Amino acid sequence: MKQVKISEAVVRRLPIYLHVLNELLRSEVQTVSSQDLGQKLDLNPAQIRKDLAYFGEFGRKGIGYDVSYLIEKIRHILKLDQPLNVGLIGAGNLGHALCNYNTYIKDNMKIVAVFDAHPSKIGTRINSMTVQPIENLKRTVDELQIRIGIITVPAAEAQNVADRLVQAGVEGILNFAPAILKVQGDVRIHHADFTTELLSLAYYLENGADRNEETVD
Amino acid sequence: MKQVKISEAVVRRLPIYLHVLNELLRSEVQTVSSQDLGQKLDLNPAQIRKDLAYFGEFGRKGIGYDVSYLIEKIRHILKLDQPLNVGLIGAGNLGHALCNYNTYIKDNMKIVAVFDAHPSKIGTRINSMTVQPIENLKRTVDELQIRIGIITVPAAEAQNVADRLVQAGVEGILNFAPAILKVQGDVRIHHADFTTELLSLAYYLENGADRNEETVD
DNA sequence: TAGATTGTTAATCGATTAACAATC
DNA sequence: TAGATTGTTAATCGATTAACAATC
Repeated sequence: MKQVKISEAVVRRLPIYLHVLNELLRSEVQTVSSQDLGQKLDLNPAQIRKDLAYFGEFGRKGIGYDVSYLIEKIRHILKLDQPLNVGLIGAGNLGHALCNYNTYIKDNMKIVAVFDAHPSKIGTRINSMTVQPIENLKRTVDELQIRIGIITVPAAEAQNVADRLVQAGVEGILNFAPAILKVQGDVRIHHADFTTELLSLAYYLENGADRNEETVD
Repeated sequence: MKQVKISEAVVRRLPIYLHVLNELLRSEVQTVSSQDLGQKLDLNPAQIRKDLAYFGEFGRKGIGYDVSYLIEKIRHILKLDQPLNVGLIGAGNLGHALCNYNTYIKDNMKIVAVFDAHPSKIGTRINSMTVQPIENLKRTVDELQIRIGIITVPAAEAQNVADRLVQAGVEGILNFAPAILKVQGDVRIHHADFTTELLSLAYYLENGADRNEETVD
């Protein structure tokens, strides 16, 4: 077994493959080729084959990939074949939204606790959870074996919450706050700050200072 | 002036530079070097200099970059020096959250209209906006010169909404739904689907099938 | 057997980093 | 002047794509 370093780009594509495969499964498609997948995803088929080959030989030459078998394999690679508890800090609008997505995030990942620092939020209910004071964080992380923290607090509080999460022992953080977090240890941080996406989108718009000026004939 | 193609990676870093620069401005820092910026952002200083050099000579040798001048320049590059109207479709929890971020998204970008397909939502108010029926989309896009659409509807409805947005004449779409959208023309689509980030985060966790098993001494 | 498609190696492409002359 | 830092070219690194033998 070659011990190659697998790049982030590859790992980031796996959930996308999984998504399309699940759609295919729902349409009762049995087998899919890298060609088919490439078409659906605007990706080069060779890249898809190479990505998958990092983790094993999942396809059959001349045939393609068995959809449900490949789903099983990718779920295993992503460790989604075991329950994974998630805690969310920040019971604002965004926090609410993510908790509701909960049903959507099948895949054994589940938000099991919500925290907030503000007395007005504490004790309110989101779905079946009661919002807890941030002081409970460490205890609840231990009790419920929470391994991932989602930060949905304002930017100014994000670093503090991140520090608390690390201290509480989570292994990964998904940060929605528009702030650059620094943490020690090997806690992994992923960013989900949409402002980057939104602002960079503006770059690609036509220079539209004078949108009213029609091209004159 | 060299007409070089500027890569997406470069454009995507500009909002991040802008963010840090704004923080520096708030702390009344006048001048910053690529070294300083690199430290703050975990980026190579040479990369930052190269990124900026694509757009002009903004620094001074031996000195660094003037913070407020560079902010001005980047804002111009990203076309954030002119008002930019945004429409949001999907008045659910996530839509609400994004509308509230509105104050945060300074930079001349503003959500100016909210749409939904469901009668129960239509007519309700979010901040100072009244939720409109999706049928109004084209007319309102024209009237308010909306150039970007944000999609916060469920995945199953996302493609339909995207088609309507394109038909209404928006130039860019920010999609929060976990769906792969296909559109014609040169409408640009950016993804803000956090499920990819969350699922790929799981990959990097320690193999924790048996978290209870302590290392035995 | 002929056609299709994988897994993998080699070739290409592009992005990041190093190095340094120019200059504040 | 000496030290610092840019803008830019050249070197390196890594990721994507092409090509093809193996084989279903």
